[in-house]
Amino acid sequence: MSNNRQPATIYQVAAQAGVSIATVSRALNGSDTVAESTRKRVLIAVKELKFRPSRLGQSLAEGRHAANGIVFPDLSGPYYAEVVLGYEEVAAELGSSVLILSTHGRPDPAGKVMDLARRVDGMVVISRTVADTVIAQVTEIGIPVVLLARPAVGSCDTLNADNVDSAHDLVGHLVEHGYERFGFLGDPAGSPDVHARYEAFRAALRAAGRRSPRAPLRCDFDVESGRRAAARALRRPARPEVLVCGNDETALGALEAAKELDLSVPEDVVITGWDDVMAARYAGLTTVRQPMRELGATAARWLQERIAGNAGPVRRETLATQLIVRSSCGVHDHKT
Amino acid sequence: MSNNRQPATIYQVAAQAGVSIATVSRALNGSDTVAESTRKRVLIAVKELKFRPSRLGQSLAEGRHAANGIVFPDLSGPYYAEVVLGYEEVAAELGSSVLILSTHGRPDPAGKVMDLARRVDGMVVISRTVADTVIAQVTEIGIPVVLLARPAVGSCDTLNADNVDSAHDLVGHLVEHGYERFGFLGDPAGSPDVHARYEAFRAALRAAGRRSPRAPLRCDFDVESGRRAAARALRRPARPEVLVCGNDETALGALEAAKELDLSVPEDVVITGWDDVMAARYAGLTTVRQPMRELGATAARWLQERIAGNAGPVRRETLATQLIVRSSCGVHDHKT
DNA sequence: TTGAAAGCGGTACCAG
DNA sequence: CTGGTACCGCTTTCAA
Repeated sequence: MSNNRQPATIYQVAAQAGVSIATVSRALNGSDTVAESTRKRVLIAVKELKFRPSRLGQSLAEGRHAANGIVFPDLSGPYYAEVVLGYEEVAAELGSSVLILSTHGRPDPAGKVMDLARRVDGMVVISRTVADTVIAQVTEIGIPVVLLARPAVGSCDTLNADNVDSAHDLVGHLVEHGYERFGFLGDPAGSPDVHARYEAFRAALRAAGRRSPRAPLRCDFDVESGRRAAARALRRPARPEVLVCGNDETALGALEAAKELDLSVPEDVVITGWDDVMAARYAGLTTVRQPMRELGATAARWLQERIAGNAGPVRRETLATQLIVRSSCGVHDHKT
Repeated sequence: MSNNRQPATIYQVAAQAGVSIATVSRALNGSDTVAESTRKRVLIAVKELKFRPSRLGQSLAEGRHAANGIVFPDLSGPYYAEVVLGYEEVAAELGSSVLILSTHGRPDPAGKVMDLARRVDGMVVISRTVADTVIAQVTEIGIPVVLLARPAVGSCDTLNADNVDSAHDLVGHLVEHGYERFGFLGDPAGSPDVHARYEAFRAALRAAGRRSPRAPLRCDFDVESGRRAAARALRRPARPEVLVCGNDETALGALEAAKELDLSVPEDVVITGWDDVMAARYAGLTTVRQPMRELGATAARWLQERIAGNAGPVRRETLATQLIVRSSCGVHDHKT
């Protein structure tokens, strides 16, 4: 008949067990200085009252949230979802709850991030979701921040996936195919990754003795934006032979644009992506695979260590990526 | 020079402004009973000390977390990611932080959920992530729960995507193609949705006067499991003409299996999926589109209303789904 | 218009 | 081994 609306408090447990709240706390937190008989009585009271310590009281007293956060632009693409998954998995293992915050298209991202900062012991910030000054503010109040897929700032640990080597591999492969006229689809100003990819792409082209591409065909990250931008480019008389896209979703859009214009891929136009999201495989898209889960997982581990007080040197690492050759970049001997 | 390690407290602000903490609290929370001059002084002190109220103190005093949670099996598939996205978007709009919890393959999901319950004002539970008894426990301590993609339990609001009508449409379409021998790929015991789909599929077949399918080809939800299970089935002499799959990922696996066995789709074998994840489009997979974002968004709204104290009647709704015909189910006149 | 003080629900130190 | 009690940082009466 215990139709308790309000959860029981430690005081009620103490009363029920005939001990002080201090003893209840000890009994529950595995202190070894509690008589076995007492502990037993407490445990019984706990069971009867269905007592569960209030997280708020606990956190307030302990001075920690036992939670951390992750900030990303958007969960709609498969990319961030994978990163968040890798993050959550490790965070959970380490005993932290995880709060998520998406900033894309939301008002006042800075305020939202500062708000998040009051709820967590640390956070991961992905890409260019908030201004550097905000990150500085967060770290200043003692909340460790790990940066992901964006340039380092301050003394935050920073983790990136390689864009340079993979751009080199990609361009090298395309050059072997003999292509000459390259275009880049995506907005370098839109994300640090795309920026890095574009620069590395240009450098690789130069290194291969190819003509510089014209200015990037700027577009948003989604399929539809990619489709529109690609359609414009492919309609031009001197269309590029190759469209290197800043991410897979724009590349998928480009594939659609090609189809609409009755251009076959890779015969009439070559298209490549970046990230290797699930759909890329089924679209036969040549792309660069990122270790998305591992990015999230590593960030979670680093963050935990900082929260735990690790004062070691700042970490800056770049995880390796892998060129995935499929059919969209040309015909190959071996099977897809 | 304010190199404050520890964040300022309301006491320091009060001291600095020469008022009591009560006044600081009022000034900050827009009480109209604070003299303008006083408020100004307080605000200055706040700025100087970079004061931000502690979420814990605030929540403890207010008796609410201003946060809610969402429990899902796994974020790896695109499906849940979309649902979570829709959820987070609305929750953020409504001023709640969101905590995520993935249970798949984790030890003690019940404990994790109870733990989550202590950090939120309410939660959404998707699919069969935890036992019904756990859900009962959560609601019993006064935490509203909204159920998603699973059967109702207790008096929780419950939201589902339609499986019956879409199964009917799907089977109807396949029957029009003239197919006779149907198989089902997926484990009805693995998720409420797959269960419902299988049952609806059978019922629709019966209604269409087709032979009952043999027992479902059970497999997990990922591509690889689908591939293996499908390969087994397709190698049998009397292989099914049609493989209706419980979700898109297993269907994608089935497509691979067919390819490996040199069976062409849809000529040699027809394959359909469920969910319409992004990859389905590029794989040419006939499937059923679910309003994933809207599922999440609606759940978030319902939850918020319950948290706010809405005591209206229990809600049970089913959102409509849509048959998406692509190439994997047969040749059609119109374009894909 | 403001301040004092009583919670909110725990943890942990200090005595006993 | 146990109890008393001082926090943790805020909101909200109740009085003045």
